[in-house]
Amino acid sequence: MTKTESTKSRILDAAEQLFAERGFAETSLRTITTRAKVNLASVNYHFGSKKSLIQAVFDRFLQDFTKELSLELMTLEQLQPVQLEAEKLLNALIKPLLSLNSRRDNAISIFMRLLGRAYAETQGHLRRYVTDKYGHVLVRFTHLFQKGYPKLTIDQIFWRLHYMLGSMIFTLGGSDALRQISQADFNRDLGVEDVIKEMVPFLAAGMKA
Amino acid sequence: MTKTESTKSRILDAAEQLFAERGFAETSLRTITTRAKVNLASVNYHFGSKKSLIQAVFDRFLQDFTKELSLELMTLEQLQPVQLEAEKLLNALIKPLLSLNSRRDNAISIFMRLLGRAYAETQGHLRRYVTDKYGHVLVRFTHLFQKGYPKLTIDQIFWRLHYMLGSMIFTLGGSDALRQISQADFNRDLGVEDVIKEMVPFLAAGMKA
DNA sequence: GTATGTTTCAAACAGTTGTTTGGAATTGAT
DNA sequence: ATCAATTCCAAACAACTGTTTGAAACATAC
Repeated sequence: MTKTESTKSRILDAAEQLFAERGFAETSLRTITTRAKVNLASVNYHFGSKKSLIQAVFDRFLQDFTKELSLELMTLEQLQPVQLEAEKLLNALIKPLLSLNSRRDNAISIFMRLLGRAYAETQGHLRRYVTDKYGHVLVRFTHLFQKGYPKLTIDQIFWRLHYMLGSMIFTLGGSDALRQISQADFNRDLGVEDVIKEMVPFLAAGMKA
Repeated sequence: MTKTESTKSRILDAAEQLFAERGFAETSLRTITTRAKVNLASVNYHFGSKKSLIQAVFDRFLQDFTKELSLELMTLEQLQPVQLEAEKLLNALIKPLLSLNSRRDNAISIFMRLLGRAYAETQGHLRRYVTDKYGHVLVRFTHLFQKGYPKLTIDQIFWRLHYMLGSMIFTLGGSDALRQISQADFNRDLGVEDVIKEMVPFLAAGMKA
């Protein structure tokens, strides 16, 4: 049992890293199993198929994330509308994100990049899987925004939430590469946490616009 | 010569559409040549390799886009700092984008999705190709922002520009799917042009924050 | 220790991929 | 009409893909 767990999680570790780096189609099972130091057939034995492995990678991330996010939302849902400032709402999203990074190195960047790739899969099966299984927290988030900013129409909120998601996925997912450029150009290095901090006023201002 | 051009451009048409839909690795040359109704070998004959075909698809888009954008930037570069409001700068980016759509259906969405995919290619060769060949317009854009908003530090501008890019690529690239959701949820349909118009106040507020 | 169920492993499977090849068809110039 | 160059095309290539198989190794319970 303990040997099995180590095989499964070694596969998941290697897979999530490689998927984030290269994408799903560009990562072969042989590359994954080689890096994980397990036999090729063990992916199909433990996960059934490559597609299921991809979903398992997402599940491990999203379970951690949505659990923490859900807690944050619960406390917010007991506040008065006036207390629901955009900054506070953004922090409810950012706190669970930051705590991902404390578990594994680079987890934020990997997670965001995976989300971006899931979103780009226009064939749709993965995006549908994610939204079906974890979309309800996004709905709760939308409701909170509606409550805090009743002057905004519901589709204004819908779109602004997606503008926000785009900023986060794009910059945090690519933050490694962007930070390299930034460092080369301005000789200044920001950690992911700093990039997030820089992002809050930008997003909050846009939300309130 | 005219037959050749029609083959080359038929390949480009089919390729850019399929690449945007499914991604580069997920699109085979056989799928492309079948849709383009040309022989399989003609891709390698006319473009050399699949990799070069991808670059050719980007070149066709980016030449059109950067030419128009460059014109917009030239007129802006002759203005006084006080006149360089964020909204005006954003329009310099949006106008060339909208004019893409007048040439081919769905061009904005396709273009943005391609940019997103190029950006996600972390192996890097495509992103480097794009930034090397067309990055100078982005630099000019940065300079304009610096001029209009001298109180912002240079890396604040750098990052905010990327927040903005993320919003645009994410929402416009996925606008088809998102608009479907939006329509299903609120029974209201926005065109791409409307989504862009909605985006301007959001982004402008963030830039000025 | 034997029997039972679980996990690993090397090997092979059928299918798809990008690319190459050599000859046929087409084109344009003289 | 003749020649040369360009373009097209069917066929084949080797390399790689995800998955399956059947036996070996291992663990667990009696």
